[in-house]
Order: sequence, then structure tokens, then C-alpha cells
Amino acid sequence: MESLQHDLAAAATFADDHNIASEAVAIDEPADLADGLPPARSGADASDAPVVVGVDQAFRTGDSDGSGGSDEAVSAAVAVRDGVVIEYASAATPLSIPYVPGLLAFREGESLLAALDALSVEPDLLVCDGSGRIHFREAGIATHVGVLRDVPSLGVAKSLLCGVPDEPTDERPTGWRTPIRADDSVETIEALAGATAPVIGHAYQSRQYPNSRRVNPLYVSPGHRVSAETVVDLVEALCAGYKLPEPTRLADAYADVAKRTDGE
DNA sequence: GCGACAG
DNA sequence: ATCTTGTCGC
Repeated sequence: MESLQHDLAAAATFADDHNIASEAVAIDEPADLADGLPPARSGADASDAPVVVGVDQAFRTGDSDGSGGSDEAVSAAVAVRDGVVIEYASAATPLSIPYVPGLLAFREGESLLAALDALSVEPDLLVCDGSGRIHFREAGIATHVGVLRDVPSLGVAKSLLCGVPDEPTDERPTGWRTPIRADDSVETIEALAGATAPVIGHAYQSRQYPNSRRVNPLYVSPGHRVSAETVVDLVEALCAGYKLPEPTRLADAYADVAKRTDGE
């Protein structure tokens, strides 16, 4: 699996080859998840805005339903355009391997790809939960699925897998960001360059409270066909008041519903 | 051998 | 990720 990740990283493009303007994907109003998920408004309204697809996973444990089923990964994909949900899709696949840091894509990737295939719209950008280039072999789940489907993708993680921030990330104001550079644990592809360690992502403070409890920053990184700098701008545009980008919040909520609805 | 480690 | 109510604070 490690060698496959090296191949995927080599095939990945950590630069902007597909011009996705952050202004074109900006979301102003956060969805109100209190009254359930917003209805999919797949109107035939021709829009030129990019289709951003947020994906997330939830899990269904063994035979909690008494059917003796095995553990499954349930993936949810939510397509958003102009800040409006245009389609929901989900898929479930049995869990083959346990969670191992660095091998997440092999545990959750199958169901994620299946959910994407169940979508009728073509994604212009994939927003994954987890890392992309911030990975031991620069092939986190965002890079993994991005390369396999050859679609621009980025990863949004809530904690740092590897790499080191240029500056301390404690108690930073909203909008703050700092580069994450490869450390010794990263088997850098261009290990020859030497001099300065490559920037593999950024720590980004998407939300912060004035006084009380502190919020940890997000760790964003390129998946495929997007640069580390553009990723931060895209995530900033996709956040509408909450810590997580809207596509991710929606996919997270839908995954919870899907794990009880999809199947059985 | 010890430490570190997305979801 | 998941098992889970209340609770502290803006």
C-alpha cells in the first residue's frame, strides 16, 4: 500500500492547473442544520458556478441491528453550487482494514469513491475530511481519491498528521494562517532540493472566539491539481461562520443520516 | 527501543 | 471514527 501511495503522490499535481476562483465557490450563509438537512434543489437553472462536493464518513458497527452484519464505512457526498445543495449521494462498503495512521485511504477510500460514483453531477472540486499532501508519503485520502478520479481535491483535517508549522498555532485570530512544512517523517519526493523543506499545507484558523474556549485551527492541504496557497483561499471562502467548510458540515450531517438510512 | 500518528 | 448528558461560557 505504501508503494501505491508513492505512485499516487508522483501522479498528483500540487499546483493550480484548473482555475478555480475562490470567489466562485464562496458560501456566505451557513446551512441551518437544526431542522434537518436542507433539501436538494437540483433545479435546471443553468449556472456556471463550480460544483463543490464535500465528502465524509460515518461507521455502522457490526450487528447492532441484530442482522449480524459486518462493520461498514458509510460515505456521504454532498454537491453544492452557489452555496446551495444540488445533490446528495451515499454508499456503504465493508471495512477491510483497521485504522492505521497513514493508511486511512485504504480503510475509507472505497466507500468514498462509491459515493462519488453515485453522484450524477461532475465535481469541479472535492473537499475531503482528512489530509492530502500533509502525509508521510504525500498521499493522504484527498490526494488518493483526487488522483484516482482525476478531479481537483483538497483535504481538511482537524488535527495534524505530520509536518511542522512555521509558527505556533495557539490562540490565533480568525483568518490567521501559517505554512506547514515537511519534517523528517515525510518521505519527500523532491528530497534532493535540500535547502528549505517544502510547504505541504497550512494551518488555518477558520473560527475563533473572542474570550472563552479556544478553537484549534484546521490543517488544510492540496489533494490534487490545487496548490497549497490556493487551498487556504478556497477553504476560507467555503467557511460560512463555523469551524468547518460548509460542504464538510453538510457531508458530516448527511453521513450520520445515511448510516441509518442507507441499506437495512 | 521510544515516540508520534488524519478518521 | 464511536460510546454519550449535562454543563460552562459567550
